[in-house]
Amino acid sequence: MRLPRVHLRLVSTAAVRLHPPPSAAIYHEAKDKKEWQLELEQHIARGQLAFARQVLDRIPAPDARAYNALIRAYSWRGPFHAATNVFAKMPTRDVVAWNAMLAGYAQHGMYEHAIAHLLDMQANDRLRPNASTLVSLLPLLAQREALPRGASVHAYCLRACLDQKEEQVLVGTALLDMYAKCKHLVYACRVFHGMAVRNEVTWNSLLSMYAKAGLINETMALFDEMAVKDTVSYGALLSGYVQNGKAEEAFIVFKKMQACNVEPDVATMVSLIPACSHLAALQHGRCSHGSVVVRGFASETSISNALIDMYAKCGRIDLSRQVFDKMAARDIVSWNTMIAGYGIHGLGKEATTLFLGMKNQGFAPDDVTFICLISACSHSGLVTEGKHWFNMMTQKHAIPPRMEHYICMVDLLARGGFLDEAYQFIQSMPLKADVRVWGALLGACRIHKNIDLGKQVSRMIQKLGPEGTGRFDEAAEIRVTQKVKGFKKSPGCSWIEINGSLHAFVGGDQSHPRAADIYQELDNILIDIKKLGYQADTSFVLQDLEEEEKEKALLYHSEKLAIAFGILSLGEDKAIFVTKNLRVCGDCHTAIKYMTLVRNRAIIVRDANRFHHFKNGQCSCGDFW
DNA sequence: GTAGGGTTAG
Repeated sequence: MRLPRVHLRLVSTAAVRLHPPPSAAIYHEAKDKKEWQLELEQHIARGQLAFARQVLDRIPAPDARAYNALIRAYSWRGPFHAATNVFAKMPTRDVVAWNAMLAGYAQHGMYEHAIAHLLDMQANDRLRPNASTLVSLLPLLAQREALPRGASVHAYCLRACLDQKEEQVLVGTALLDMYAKCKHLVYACRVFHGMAVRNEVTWNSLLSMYAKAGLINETMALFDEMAVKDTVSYGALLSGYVQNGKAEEAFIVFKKMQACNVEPDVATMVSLIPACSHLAALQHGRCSHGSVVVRGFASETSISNALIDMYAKCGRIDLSRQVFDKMAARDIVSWNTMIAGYGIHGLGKEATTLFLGMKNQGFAPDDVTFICLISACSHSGLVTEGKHWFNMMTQKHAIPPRMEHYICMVDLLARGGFLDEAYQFIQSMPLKADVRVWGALLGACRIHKNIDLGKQVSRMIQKLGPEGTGRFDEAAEIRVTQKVKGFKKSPGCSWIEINGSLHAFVGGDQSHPRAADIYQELDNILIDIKKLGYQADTSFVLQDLEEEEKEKALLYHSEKLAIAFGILSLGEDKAIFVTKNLRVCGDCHTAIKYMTLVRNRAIIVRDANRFHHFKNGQCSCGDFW
């Protein structure tokens, strides 16, 4: 339904001012002013904002254009407070000025300021938001997933009739993207269908939405339908694959993109590098590193952040640190990523040292920092330290704990053997513990073989039932594939990179060309490790099988297959590096310790949440199994 | 002036 058209009357003081008749004196003044203005714009173009500011002060009664240009420049290049100062100094502010300032708030993610600014604009200067205002505002609402506010902006758009072609496509796309980011697929689609004019940005935004929702088929169909496929289109598809754990497909998209002569940019590479992290494919990662250097992206903070994460997950924490040390400008993500890297390697002391260094350099830790730090303590068995940092977070840094922090704390306590304390901790939480919190406790019950508590926790999890499937449910007409955490397990898969190519295995896998050799080697290994006292822990086999069959079911677990292939393929001096998508099973953990002895190898397994360095019959992780 | 793809935890 269309609401009656409301005419917007923009009252600009400058426009109403009466101009005196032209005279020679005024002509000269105007000419000077024009020259000054030109000089100001040149300074801005050269990035000399301090000079531009001086020029502004010398212009007699500068017009809004001069102010606005400087506000934009300060918002973009900083210091941001200078933009606020210039804005405050303006004698009369037009809608462009308000918009420029709003764009600044949006760019710096200052949500509350932006909203207050918008209200001021309407209350103080009686200006009504126009298309540009909304186009700056909507991405901010999208980022905050502020759906109710977004919907009211949508209603305003309908009332204000922003339906000139140019406006409609801009505002429509921004609305569509806002709904997409708020995971409201139905409304996003409705906006898309209601748009008379669409452009490649509109398509890309919808493309991206499907990809993120894991609707790969729908994404592909849309991608094929698109007339213009640019860097962003490929980037959206690629990141969609990466975010849905389909790293290999992401590489296929990347190759296709290159074949079609679409040049990857910074965002494309930032999406691609985590695909290497995912696969723990060091050779691929090094190629990508080379590629970003060649393209001149190496100095980008986001690229370095992705590289730090990639090297850490590919087992080369030393190279992560190298990238980190060489960075010209680090942001909070750089520090968090590096701390997290130490965490998954069980280097809790190094993580703590880095955290202290971060504070020394004047960086304020955020909520994610503490998740990284506490989980680093957890992986290193530093229970007291972890508790200390949790207290510091709440007391000294006034960061309210989220569910994620509680998960880390339960993991820290329970994994450290303090099962009862962990249970009490859950009871005392101000939030209602979800499946993930109980899951952390259950995992620790298995490690510490506390069957009674384990049973109790299992019952809790059953009672909670599957997690709510979220707002995507509202997208009734769209099929959404969703994995419910903890209930539907994805199949265990392990892989190993040999000379730059990846070899993946699932349990009992016969598909590898050298399957016969691999199985033979595993049978031999079993004989050898049994001699050293290995006993299969068949409690990890859930199927109802005879003991001997259970032993075999364990023997052909994916991680063991990948390791056997590594033993066959790599020289004795080379460490075997295997990655598993889930957590390594307890029996495999024990068996691998023996394998390092009978085959005299160093074996590294990266599982779903940490690194296990096996050497001389031992594992670096503190878990008892 | 202007919308789209982006890195960190579990």
